[in-house]
Parts: sequence; C-alpha cells; structure tokens
Amino acid sequence: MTNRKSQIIELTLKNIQEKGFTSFSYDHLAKELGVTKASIHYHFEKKEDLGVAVCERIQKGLGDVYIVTKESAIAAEEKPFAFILQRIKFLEQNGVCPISALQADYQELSQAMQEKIQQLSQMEVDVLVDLLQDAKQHGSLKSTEDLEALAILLISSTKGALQYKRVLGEDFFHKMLEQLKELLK
Amino acid sequence: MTNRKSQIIELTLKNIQEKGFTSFSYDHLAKELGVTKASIHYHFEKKEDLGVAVCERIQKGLGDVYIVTKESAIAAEEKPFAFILQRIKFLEQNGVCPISALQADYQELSQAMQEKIQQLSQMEVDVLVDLLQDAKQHGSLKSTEDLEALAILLISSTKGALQYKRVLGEDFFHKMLEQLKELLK
DNA sequence: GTCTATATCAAGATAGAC
DNA sequence: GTCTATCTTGATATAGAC
Repeated sequence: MTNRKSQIIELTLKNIQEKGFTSFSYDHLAKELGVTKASIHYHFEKKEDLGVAVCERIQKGLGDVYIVTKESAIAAEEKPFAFILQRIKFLEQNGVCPISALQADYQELSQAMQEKIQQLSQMEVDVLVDLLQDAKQHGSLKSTEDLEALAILLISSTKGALQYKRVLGEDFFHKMLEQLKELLK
Repeated sequence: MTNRKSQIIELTLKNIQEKGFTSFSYDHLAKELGVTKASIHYHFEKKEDLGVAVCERIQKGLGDVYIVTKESAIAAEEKPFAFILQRIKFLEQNGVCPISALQADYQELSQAMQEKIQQLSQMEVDVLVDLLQDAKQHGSLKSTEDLEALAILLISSTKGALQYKRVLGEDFFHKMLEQLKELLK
C-alpha cells in the first residue's frame, strides 16, 4: 500500500491532538493501524522524522484552508474569522490544536522540529495578516489598526480559548469569539 | 527536613513548566534534589498525588496574587492587567504557564487531577471577573460590557500569547497586550 | 515493504534495610 | 525519613528473516 505513509501521518496527527507529541507512541500507533512498530519505523526511522512529516502535513492543511478562504465568495471582512472557524473544524472532538500541542512540547523537541514549529506558528500569523489586509481594503477596519498586532491577538485568543474549552466546556470558545467581535465593531 | 515536601512541590512546578506533567520524571526530580526516587515516592506515593499537591500550590499562588492585587494602591482600572502581569512574572524563563501545561495533558490525567485543573481554570476566570467589576465601578469600562466574556478574552489571549512567545520571541506577548489595551480604550 | 524478535533504556512503583 | 535494590511496563530503535 503506497499510501501507508500518509495513513501513518494522518493517524499521528490525530494522536498528537489527543496526547501530544512526546506522549503518543509508535506502539499505540501500530496497534491502531493493525501493523507492527517495526513497520512504522520502516517508513519513519525516528520519531523525529515522523514529527517533521506531520508538521509538513499541518503546513499543507493551513495553506489549503487559506487558499479556499481567500478565493471564497464570502465578504472580505468576514474572511479572517471564517479562516479561524474553518481551521478549528479540523480538530478532533476534545482534541487540542496540533500546533498548540507541538508548541507545548517545543523545548524538548529536536532542532529540526523546532524550526518546523516556528515556521508553522509564523505562517498562522502571516495568513491572518493577509486576510486582515483584504478586510481593511474593503473598509471594515479602522485605518489605524496595526494588522500584525491584530493578527497576533486573534491567533492568541483563539488558541488560548481552545485550551480552556476542553476543560471548562464548549461555551468558553464562543464567549471569547463574541467578545472579540464586539470589541472590533 | 520537614520542608522536603514543599521543596519537591516547588521543583515539580518548575519541571512542569519546562517539560509538562507527563514528561517530567521522578528520576530527574530526584537527581536535581540529590535524593533517590524512592524518597520522592515516600512523600508522594503516586505521581498523581504529587500532581494534586502541585495544583493546590498553584491555586494558593493564584489566590495570593489576587489578594495582593486587590489590596494594592494602584488604580482599580489597572488591576486586571496588573494581575496578569504579576502572574506571568512567576513563569520560568521560556517556561510555559503551568496551568496551560496541565490543560495540555488534561485528557491523560486522573480524575482527581482533572477536577483540580478545572477548579484552577475557573478560578482564573473568576478572579479576573472580580477585578473587572472593580474597574467597572470606577468607570473605566463601558457599562454594556459582559465582564465574564471580557475575562474569558483576557485569559485566553494571555495564555495563547505565552505559548507563541516561546516559539516566536518576546515581542509576541507585548504586541498582543498592546493591541488588547488599544481595543479596550 | 512488512514482519518477528530483541536490544536498550527509562519510566512508575514497591519491599524492606537502616 | 531516607536509602538500596528490584519489579514491571512500555518506550524508541535495530537486526535480520521473509
């Protein structure tokens, strides 16, 4: 099966959302796939290699949602929030955002993975800045807005709220989002 | 030494900030203290027991900062942000917020720890709501504000930004905070 | 390309000496 | 209260058969 490799990547992505990078194991992965640990080690010799592959997978997903949002028919001023809502749809029920999970383990990871996580984190900001620029050109944002700072606030509050939501319940995220929209009016 | 127990708790708190709860080990803890694993198992039979003790330690720290902020001489409208800034001072250099670290491992932890983490998370919101109420009475917030929603936004964006700051640099947090203050003007 | 088998190591935990 | 010694488990990883 030539897509065994991508099958492993998808399952790892799910496992990272559930357990985090350091806590998921090849053993558990193998059992879920009905293969042996050795077979996973064949495709990804070290856990770090699998980690890097998952980062690239996340990067692609991020890019895809960006393009879809950018080209979609919805109003430009809605696109930053549409992007965020679209992204969190991909999260497993009660899972953490995989980028947040990787950030949490950041200090324990190899340099190769740290660089990937940096790229991912920066990409999230850049994409939001781009969508905010479009929104601004359509007149929905005050011209004084520092768009990078606004993107940083959007991504920070989103990720923070996702963490609390798992502990304090679904409502938490919606309350945060409504409050944010209220302040941006 | 009767405070060996609290010595262990403090060191564990540091370790959770650096590695997360599931990733720190009794072995590493013991070496840092110059004792054996067994000695730590004596004070905290199971890792879960140590985890609960650390949660209570965090809870106390949270309460202490709340009281100090509440009773301090600074203007009431500054207190919510003063509280947040005071809290993040306790973080190790490049460490994660211990509550965020515990939230990240939430699903893998025992029920006793999950309950403690819930309490901690809710307490953070409650404390901010209280400080925001004081600020509002002093006229610095629009009367239409939903204070719980505002507290949720404050704590979410703070925690999210702390995660990104470790990866993207010190500036990230400050930009988020300035943007937030700008929107609240 | 996938398997069995195994090496190696570190983890949490316990029993019992001092 | 702290130690040595040890048990058990589960992790990453490798060698080599098929």
